[in-house]
Amino acid sequence: MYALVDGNNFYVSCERVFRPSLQGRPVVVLSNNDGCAIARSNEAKALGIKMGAPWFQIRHMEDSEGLVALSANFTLYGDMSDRVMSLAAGLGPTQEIYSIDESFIGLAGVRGDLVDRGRRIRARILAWTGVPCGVGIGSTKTLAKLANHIAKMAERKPGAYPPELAQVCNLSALPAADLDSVLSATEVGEVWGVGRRIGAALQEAGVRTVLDLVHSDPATIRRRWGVVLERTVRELQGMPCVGLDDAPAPKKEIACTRSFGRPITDLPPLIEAVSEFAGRAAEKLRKQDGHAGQVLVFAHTSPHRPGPRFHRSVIVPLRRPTADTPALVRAAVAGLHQIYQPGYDLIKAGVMLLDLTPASRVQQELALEDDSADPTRARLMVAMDALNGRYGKGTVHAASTGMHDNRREWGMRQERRTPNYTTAWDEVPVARA
DNA sequence: TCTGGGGTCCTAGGACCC
DNA sequence: TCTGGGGTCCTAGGACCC
Repeated sequence: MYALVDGNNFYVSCERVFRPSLQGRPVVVLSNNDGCAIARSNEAKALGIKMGAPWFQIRHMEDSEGLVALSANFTLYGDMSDRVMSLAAGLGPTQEIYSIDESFIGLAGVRGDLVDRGRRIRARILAWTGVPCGVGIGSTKTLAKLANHIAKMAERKPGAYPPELAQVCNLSALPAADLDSVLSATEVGEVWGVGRRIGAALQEAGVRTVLDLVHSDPATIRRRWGVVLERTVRELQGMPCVGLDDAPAPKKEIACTRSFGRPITDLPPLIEAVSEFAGRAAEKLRKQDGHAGQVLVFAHTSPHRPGPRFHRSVIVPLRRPTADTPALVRAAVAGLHQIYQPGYDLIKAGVMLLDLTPASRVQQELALEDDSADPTRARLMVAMDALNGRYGKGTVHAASTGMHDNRREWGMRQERRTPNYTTAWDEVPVARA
């Protein structure tokens, strides 16, 4: 048995904790560069604002509907996430943190009324963090996910589902007939693992509701759509095919990519940006105690705008796997020189670290031909990470990243960012009596 | 004017091997 | 008309997730 706990409209809920005046209003949180909506309050959803809607297309609702837009504040959301996760863990013996706002809880051995238990944990999370959550319970992860969706819809759209399923929904406790009517009231596209493409194709084939999918033959599904969907069908039928992953494997690739605040054409600011991306990625790499064997760098023009297109990438192999920031930055910049061509309005670039191996697996070499394998360099990197952790990102960085002021040229737009209420002393809110 | 960022898994096809 | 059989590894691309 599994539960899925996830924050309602998570980013918006985090912002509302510190700005209660946003309750009841249509609110969206915008992606980096204030590009598009990546979280929407229920009121914003009711206005018809879609996930990923470009800000410039919905901006008019600021005046007409009182829509509030905020720039994403991932530092705040990450910290709030830690708090919510540690409380959600109280639901059962094991936990898989699936995303910033979702975790699966393994309920094996948990006794008593699961819905009751879910309601108590939900109330505690709300009281202690201010974030409202939904709890879905089912005999497989896919069913728990579906139950979570139903818990939310039952709360948001009264009448869509039986009201007692709101907020906390246990599908495995439902009588068969009730379960069927709930499943037939839900479209296939809502199922975890059925995306836009397959959802549309299933509809086309006459599989419209979740109940239709449950009644389909797994072997046929496999032949036509592949094993992934077959597993989904079996999970919906109650056969567990996906286990709880409470010790996530180290990443196989690590990326740092950004859209720029405005287009870049010249090489120097591009070198700064790519250097910073490589440095950030290197930090993540060291956090998982890994080495990279290859560095990929890419840059491209906007796919949405007219004009000459540019879209290139190159993989730079490293002579020896490393987590050394200067070595990775050098490789990224060398790659950038290979692909760069003047005369294009580039709006995005990025660095990916590939061919990752555990740092413990070091290839011995006779001669140290560069300093990236020098053991004192590893200690330098530890010191660098510690400084940046203590005094803030970018306190110490590779020289080619340039000084912070230059970022005006390529840094992202964030016109509506809220303070780091919980992670920066000078931004902690002050309560007045 | 203005459209995010970071991942995973699966499959098909080609290269290569004995 | 005929073209061996079986296997591994790699890569690119598609689909999905939040």
